[in-house]
Amino acid sequence: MATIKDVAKLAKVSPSTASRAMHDNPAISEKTKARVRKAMQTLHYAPDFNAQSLANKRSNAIGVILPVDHHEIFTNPFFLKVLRGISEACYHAQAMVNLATGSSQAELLHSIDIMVTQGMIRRFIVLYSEQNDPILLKLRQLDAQYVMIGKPYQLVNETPYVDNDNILAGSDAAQFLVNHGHKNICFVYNDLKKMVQNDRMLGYQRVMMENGLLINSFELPAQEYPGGRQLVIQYLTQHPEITAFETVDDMLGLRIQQVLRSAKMVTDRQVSIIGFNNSVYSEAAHPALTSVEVFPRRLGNEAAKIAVSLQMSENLSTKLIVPHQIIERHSVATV
Amino acid sequence: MATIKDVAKLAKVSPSTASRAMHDNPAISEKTKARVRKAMQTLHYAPDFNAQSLANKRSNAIGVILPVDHHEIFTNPFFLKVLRGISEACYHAQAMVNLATGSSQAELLHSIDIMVTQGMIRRFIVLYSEQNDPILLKLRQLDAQYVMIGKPYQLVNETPYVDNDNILAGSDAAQFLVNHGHKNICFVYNDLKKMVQNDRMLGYQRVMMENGLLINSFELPAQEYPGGRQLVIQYLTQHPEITAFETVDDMLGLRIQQVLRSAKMVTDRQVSIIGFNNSVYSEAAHPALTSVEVFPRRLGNEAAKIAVSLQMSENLSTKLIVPHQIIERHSVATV
DNA sequence: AGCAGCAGTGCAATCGGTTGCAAGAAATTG
DNA sequence: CAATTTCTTGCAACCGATTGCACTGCTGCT
Repeated sequence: MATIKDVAKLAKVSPSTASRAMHDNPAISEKTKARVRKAMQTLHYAPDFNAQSLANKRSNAIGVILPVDHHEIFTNPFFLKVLRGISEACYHAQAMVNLATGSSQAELLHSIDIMVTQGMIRRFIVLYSEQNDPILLKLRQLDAQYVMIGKPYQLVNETPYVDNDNILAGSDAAQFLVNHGHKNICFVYNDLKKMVQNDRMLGYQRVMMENGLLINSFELPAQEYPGGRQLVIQYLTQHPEITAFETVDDMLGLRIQQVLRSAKMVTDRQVSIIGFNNSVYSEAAHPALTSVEVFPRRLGNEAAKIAVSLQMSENLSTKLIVPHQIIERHSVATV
Repeated sequence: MATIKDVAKLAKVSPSTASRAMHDNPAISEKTKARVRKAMQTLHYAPDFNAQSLANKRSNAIGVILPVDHHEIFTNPFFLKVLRGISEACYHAQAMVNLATGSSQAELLHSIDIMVTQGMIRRFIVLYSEQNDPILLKLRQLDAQYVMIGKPYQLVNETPYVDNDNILAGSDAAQFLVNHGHKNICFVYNDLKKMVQNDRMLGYQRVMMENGLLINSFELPAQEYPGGRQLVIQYLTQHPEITAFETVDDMLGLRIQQVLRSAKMVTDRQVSIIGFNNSVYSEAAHPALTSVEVFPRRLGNEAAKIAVSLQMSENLSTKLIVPHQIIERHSVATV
């Protein structure tokens, strides 16, 4: 591997000049820069990241923080897609991607500490958004910068983030059902404390109100909760008027679908479903779920682009909204 | 942050002695080592990874190579679980985790090149196994070490890897069905060129032969292939004797299940299914699929442990087989 | 006593970059 | 033409570690 000294020698300048030329320092004349660039070319020069990080006291790597272990994460392809987007952007920006996960919060906090203090990583992407997240606090304490995927709960104005417009997505989905003639639509969620879910529900509510329709909602607890099935059956029998569900995630849609198919009492009832995230679940379902694609890869990509461009003392925060799109399959019928 | 010089000063030794003491160099007396250790403690010393990497010409990071983009990867939670396992082991070994992905092979190759030449990363974990993989060739050319997840196709003896015993898993699954009284069992696969699938089928065949039963197999192409559904229907009608399927992945089991439920002609036929990987699909299915858990997290964890322990010129390769386990749900009935 | 041998430690160079400061060269000014 | 300013560039220190080699004392031997 050629070093900067080799380049300097070939270009007949000192290493310092070479270094400055490479960083397009205005103190260096265009002529010299050209010579240095040529030398770099012929030697296939590429800087040593570790040496750079050492000298700069700042790594070129981007830290990626996954949420603390949880059944959902493992099964949710969302994160993998986001990772791909991040990886792609970092590739183009010549940045390395450094992963941080932990089975407990303490472990994750420690990981991050190490990345910052020992690895000199200064820019992070946080793949989730949670209320009062100690991880974010830690990052701030360590004086590291971060961009979030999902809208932050705190310091909204100071935090760069990329997200979907979940309110709009929620209303688009509802409007889609309304356009198909549905009037009694139920919104199904998991945990309204999560902003994504809450926002989607707000969007749903807006459309219902605009159309003079009644708001119905139903909380379907996480899969592990055993009584879930029974709850669905109960809800369906108590609300015979409902013809469509808007579920905050495809998974919930799939579960409703399964209940419908197996519970004899409601077997001949035709119910439409629209889900979110366009995940494996929507394709696995039968009929395949119509779903709102949120483009996780794009989310990751944009987040990474912002992260790599973060300067040392940047404090204008970028906010970026990536669009969503309804993917029509076969789970929504016209009434 | 305290540096090694601070530690040295406090312990009243030179930085070189401090460094040697930290690495448990036999040239340093026990007394001195103790002094250095105490100094490290009181100063909360932690080495600067970049400085170390620079001096050692070798990063403490482990590179993790995901397969080139492909629909499967995005939807397959397997990889995320493996990543968690890797991350965990690396955390305990004080190693960083560096991700490499690419949307094309060229991009991935280039990524790896950068990681090795510019990042000084010398140890990798390859999360998949493919025939004639140029990535592996590249790694060898760059003189990097790697451990694979999945059995390698080439250089089997020289390559450290961790894998399940897929032949055994294949026969355990078959035996499970046989034990439940099934005699006409069909093995469903996707692509026999993949060793995982081939091995599982071998295991299946062995059990069938041992029990004097007929071997049946059926290739169900990838989800995107439109005619798949029709193929299943056709197979089912042509083989009315089949009472159970062993599918090389849960996904395939789910698809068969769906066909069974929707195709009127076979509607009252009772068919048992056992799948592999214990993925989201098995829980999403109804009835939930009995499936063979392969412990992806453990696979990742062990692979990482091997990777971090790889020495510079190591050439004894470790092979590690992680066990599997049948997770009983409701998709296998006794006949 | 003299000297070899060895254990224990420090000096100084090195890894591959970056950057403050000074100095030389060129251009401008009176 | 000398003096001053403005560009360019190089010197040398530094980032935080590692390591070959030399040096100091001490032990033990003859």
